[in-house]
Amino acid sequence: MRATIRDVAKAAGVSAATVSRALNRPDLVDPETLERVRKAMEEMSYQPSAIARGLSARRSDTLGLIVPGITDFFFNELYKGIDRASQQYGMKVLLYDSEHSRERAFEGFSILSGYQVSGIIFTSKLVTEDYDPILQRVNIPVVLTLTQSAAKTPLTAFRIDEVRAMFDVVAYLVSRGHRQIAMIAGKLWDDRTGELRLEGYREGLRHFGIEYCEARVEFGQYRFDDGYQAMQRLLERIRDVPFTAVCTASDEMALGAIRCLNDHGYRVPDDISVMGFDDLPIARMVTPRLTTVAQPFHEIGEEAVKWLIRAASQPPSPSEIGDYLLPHRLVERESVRSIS
Amino acid sequence: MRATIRDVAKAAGVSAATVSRALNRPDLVDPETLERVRKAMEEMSYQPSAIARGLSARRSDTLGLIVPGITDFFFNELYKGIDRASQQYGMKVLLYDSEHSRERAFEGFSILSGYQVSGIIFTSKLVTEDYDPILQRVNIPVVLTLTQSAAKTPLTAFRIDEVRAMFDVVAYLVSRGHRQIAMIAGKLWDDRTGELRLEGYREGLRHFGIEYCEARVEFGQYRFDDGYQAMQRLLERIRDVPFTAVCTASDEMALGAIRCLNDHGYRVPDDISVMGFDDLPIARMVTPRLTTVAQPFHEIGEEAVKWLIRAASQPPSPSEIGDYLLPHRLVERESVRSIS
DNA sequence: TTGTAGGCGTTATCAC
DNA sequence: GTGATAACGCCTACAA
Repeated sequence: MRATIRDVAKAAGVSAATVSRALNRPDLVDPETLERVRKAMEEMSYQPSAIARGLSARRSDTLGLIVPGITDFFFNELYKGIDRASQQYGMKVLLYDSEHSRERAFEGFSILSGYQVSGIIFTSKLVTEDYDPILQRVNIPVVLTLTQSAAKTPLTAFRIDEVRAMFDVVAYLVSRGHRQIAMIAGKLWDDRTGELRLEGYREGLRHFGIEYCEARVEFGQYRFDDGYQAMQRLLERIRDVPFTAVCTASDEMALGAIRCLNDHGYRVPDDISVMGFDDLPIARMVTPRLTTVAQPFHEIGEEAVKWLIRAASQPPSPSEIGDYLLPHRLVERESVRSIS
Repeated sequence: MRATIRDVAKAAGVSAATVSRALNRPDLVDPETLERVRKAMEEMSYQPSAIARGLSARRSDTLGLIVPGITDFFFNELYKGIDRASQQYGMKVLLYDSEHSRERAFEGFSILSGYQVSGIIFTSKLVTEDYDPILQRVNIPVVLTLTQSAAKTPLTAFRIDEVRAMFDVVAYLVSRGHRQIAMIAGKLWDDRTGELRLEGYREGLRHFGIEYCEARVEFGQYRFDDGYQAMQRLLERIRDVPFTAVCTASDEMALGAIRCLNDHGYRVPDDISVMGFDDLPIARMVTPRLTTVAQPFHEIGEEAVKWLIRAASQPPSPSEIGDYLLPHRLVERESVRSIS
């Protein structure tokens, strides 16, 4: 049996209350007593029960994280930031994988709230109005990362300016001499990000006086195979609608696209240039290294945690709630070439 | 304020105990009562407090997972299996990243035990004797994955037969006509896996009557850059100790090695063949696709969870404790070619 | 089958 | 500065 607070109290010749204070408000206890208590804790290798503490104090030093799928490559990067920040505040993280299901996501909120988490980070999926009831019910701070809200409940989100990011991609490609630019966009039923990036693409074209051509756009669900297949469709009509560069909505799709191009005898970037999106660790591990736009995953994770912790101690004012756009960055590597 | 068990009880006109039973032992309660209770729970959208339950029942439907680093590519795959199985048993997962530090790992055990987790999955790092005290102290089942124990406390582990796996790699390369086989082995201060794979390499060579040559072996810490640098060192002496194939201790190092080869004007596999290890998702996304040995990450994760759950309900007999070796599989793709 | 009562390990509010 | 004492929300004998 593990030692409890009472065991420590007895050993130190004080009451449980004092041990508790020694733990949480050491300034309120006599230095000598404190010393005794600490020694006792040390000797019994006392580890306070987070569970009991949570029950009593109605908070649990735990954050909940809801991700759509653990195998999404960006997860590790986002988590890195979350972990770094939460550790700094002595918080633990409870992970919940919604497996791309809305019901599972709802359930995630419920379950996590059952664990008295002091906040929930929700990732990547669009929050629609059907989340409102559950959002209302779990009465704890929620923050969004890599996505945004279309629900009634005001929610703050940390993400990049998707439109602007893809605009920058187009601008970059144009600056490298490309005018015939295809796109492999992202599309998921509960995803607004894909649309935003597409919008950025269109804005970019418009800005540079390039006509938007539907036949140059294909969609995929962000994964490798989707990128491959989308490229295949693009390739089928390359005679009629040629392109010298392709921008994609994810690094993974970019890899798929490149593979498809290779399989059809095209070299990247010599024949066709490809741009990724995300700047995941793999982007620099492949040949050609991916030219891509970097999302500040770590920072987003950190900011989300900080926001949550702030929100837990002091309800945020309406003006503090909203979308926080963090800066993205274009990373030049090898998958795009300049054409005359 | 969230509804408590008492609120539900009142609404259903029963006692809290009955609600509790309705939740945990529905077979013990009258069907009609059960119905009433369930309706009440539904209406109040009652979510039992996992915290309180854990305190009272001294278990928490939570598993702890200690990983050395969240950014290790295999993590997602392992977690996938863990999540799948734990979900099946209604367990949640508390994640702890030890950041490759032994102290943090110790702390992980402590903290997780403070959360009353019903078991801990420890990953990837060698468990040495200095873990014994903490292992003894946290009095909960611990299971190892992708590693093994060198501690006194008997521990069960799920992993593959590393020696055999690397032996198979060598056998495969030999069957493809290779005799001059270099290796980029893994080395970490708290890692035995690297040694085992190296051993498999040596056994393989011996078995096929190939002389082991130290100059053909380099070491790295499993990451991309390590693979790159190791290959660079190998290349520096390729005149004196030539090789036609390289096997590596991780897919990531294989990618680094390939990149290094490319940078030095070698083509893979035309000039030199490269083998990975792990079969991570990226292995099939790069060009050339990696020929590699697949670790059954999902199964390992699942088995670990099942073992933990079994152990929680019934202390395992000494004979059940030990190393469980799951089958690996050689995946043939494009990074190795046959030579005459 | 159901209810009562005590306890799980803390924290928080009082007195002292 | 310290010590009782009452929660916190649930589970589990035990009794009815």
